[in-house]
Amino acid sequence: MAATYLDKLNDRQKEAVEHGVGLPGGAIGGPLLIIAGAGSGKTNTLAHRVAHLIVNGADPRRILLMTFSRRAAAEMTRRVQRICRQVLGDRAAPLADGLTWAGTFHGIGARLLRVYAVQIGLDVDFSIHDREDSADLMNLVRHDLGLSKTENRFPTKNTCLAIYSRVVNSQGSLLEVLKSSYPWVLTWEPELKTLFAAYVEAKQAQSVLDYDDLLLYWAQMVSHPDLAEDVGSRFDHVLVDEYQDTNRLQASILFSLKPGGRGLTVVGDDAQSIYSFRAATIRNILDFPREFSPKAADVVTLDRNYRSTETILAAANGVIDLARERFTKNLWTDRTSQQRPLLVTVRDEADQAAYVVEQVLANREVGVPLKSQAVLFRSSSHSGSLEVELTRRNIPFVKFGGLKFLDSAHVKDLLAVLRFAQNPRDRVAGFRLLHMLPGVGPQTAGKILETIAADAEPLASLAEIPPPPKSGENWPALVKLLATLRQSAVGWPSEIALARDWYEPHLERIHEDADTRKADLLQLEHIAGGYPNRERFLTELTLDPPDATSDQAGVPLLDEDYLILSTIHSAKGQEWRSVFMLNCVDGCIPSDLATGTTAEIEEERRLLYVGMTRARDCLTLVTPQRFFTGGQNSQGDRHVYASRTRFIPATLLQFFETVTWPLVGAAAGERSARNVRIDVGAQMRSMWK
DNA sequence: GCTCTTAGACAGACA
DNA sequence: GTCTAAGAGC
Repeated sequence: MAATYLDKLNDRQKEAVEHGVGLPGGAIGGPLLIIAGAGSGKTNTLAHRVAHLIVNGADPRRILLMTFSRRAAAEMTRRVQRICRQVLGDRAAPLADGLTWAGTFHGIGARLLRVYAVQIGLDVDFSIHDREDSADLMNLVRHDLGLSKTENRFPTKNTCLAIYSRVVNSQGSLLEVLKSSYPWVLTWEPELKTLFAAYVEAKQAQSVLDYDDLLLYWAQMVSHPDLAEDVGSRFDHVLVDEYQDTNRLQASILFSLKPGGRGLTVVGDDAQSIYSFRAATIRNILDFPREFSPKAADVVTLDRNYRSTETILAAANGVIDLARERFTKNLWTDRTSQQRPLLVTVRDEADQAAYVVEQVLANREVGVPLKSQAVLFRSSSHSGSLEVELTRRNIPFVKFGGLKFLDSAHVKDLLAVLRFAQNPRDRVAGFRLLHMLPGVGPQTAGKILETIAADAEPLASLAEIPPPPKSGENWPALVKLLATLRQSAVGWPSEIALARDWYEPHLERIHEDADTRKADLLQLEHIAGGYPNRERFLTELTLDPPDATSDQAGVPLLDEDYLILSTIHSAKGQEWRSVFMLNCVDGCIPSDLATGTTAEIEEERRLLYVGMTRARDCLTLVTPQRFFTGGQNSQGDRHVYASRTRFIPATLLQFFETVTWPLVGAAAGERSARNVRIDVGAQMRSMWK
């Protein structure tokens, strides 16, 4: 039976969609790996596969769909619903709405852990710490152990956390990790061991899970055969997107859920693996087929690119061809073009910004809206000059990646109120909250938290303990607020308004620029309205924070036109008609922080490849020659010279059109330097005469 | 004894 | 801008 809604797919895509569907007796197919190159219609194929499963009788409530971001999950769900509606008409609505288990690995983990909390001895109201919270807790523990007052400097909270996380994720020993990655803190090995043990105990005592824990607890849970069976039997089909960016732990969870691989589909592209710093390993995707016996998983490769022109693809293929180990074949397309990607040399970052702005505006003149153009960079700070230039010329933009508004102190303050109400054993939230009161410092806050944590109802006991001496009227106000929040008396999202009312006077006292910060809080309150309750709001905000910042407070309205600025990491899965890549020089890409091992360098190469393959019609790589260094210590302009990224050696220049900007004497009336002849040497000599 | 202020070193991609 | 340790002040 040929389904017409699959007609628009190519043969490979169709194969991926139909694999193991419609077997006799409703049997569920074996494991499938889809290698989907950049721009090969991956999202569309996966959406069709899910829809095809549903159309053929699969129960959507029993489909687990894991994507890289919540945004991707939402997009996927939307597409599945659309396809189902096309095929089934009105009957589709209840079916497609049932796709409730779609989300990120961490998000799904958090949900399952709350479902099974009782069985695994976890507090249902456990809170989730983001990286900063985890670092703060690490710091508290570090202080408690007296490690902050050592003679030689003990590693900072961030270093400690990084080491801890690496040990957990690599599943290796502390000593190995220190030797390979942190040799300069080797002498602290015994203290670190004590610290990490105390950190784990603190998390458990406070009912707190960090990012790693979500996977770790999940993996632990399903390593018990009965629970694995129970969790696994909730789902007939498990589909995982972006499989190249999963880590060991995630793979082991999948295999525990679906030991024989029945109903398991993973999708990814090894050439786009760029998250090894989060312990993702390319081995997951490379080794997937052989994980199953007696029969290896089926592999379908999508190598037809529908996105970019052939010239862009040729350059991108050229870059990735130089990679060490690869799975995928080169991509191909039938989108012809005469225009090779541009490789533009400019003097410095200021010129780079000027050049990009000029080209972006020129593109807009010929009908390419700002929204269809993107500027990509390796590291968030690389867009500094450009942001200044855009702001100066009143060009609206939105920046993805980098510092988020959730990171700002006032937003975290407000969230701390809600988090403390949700889980009063969370010391990081508690400290933050109590610190806002005048006259309360670490000692007082610590004692209060200690006292109430001993009570079965910590928030209730708050009213009974003696108020801190200098807190005055602030104390009863806080106690009253927390009591209201605890009883959930006013409902969601009114609770956040209540918390904001309480916080604003403190905000004004603590921060000079209270007004701009207040706007952020209103924005947060607005976002809160989109969630059903406090728990979901806090959980999902922590796991998948809104990742855009812009020059104005808040995200621009959807109908406005604005330029996209994004780190390459955050650009994953997206595409634009015109793409500019900044700082394509050694030291930026590859980042000089990531040139230690071959594996790191290979990942940087893939990063460049991912950036290049975001472009549909027009790709421009910019290489500034000079970088100014250091703000204060420089006497005059100290700068370093940079060379073109090592990933585009001379042999690849044939794929690019090389340009120098500004074009010397290009515009009429512009003073041309070409005809000027001066004897610099003579001038130098004359200085000493 | 505890909080608050200040000087001085450092700054990556992210669930 | 952020984090840390040290001294000043209540």
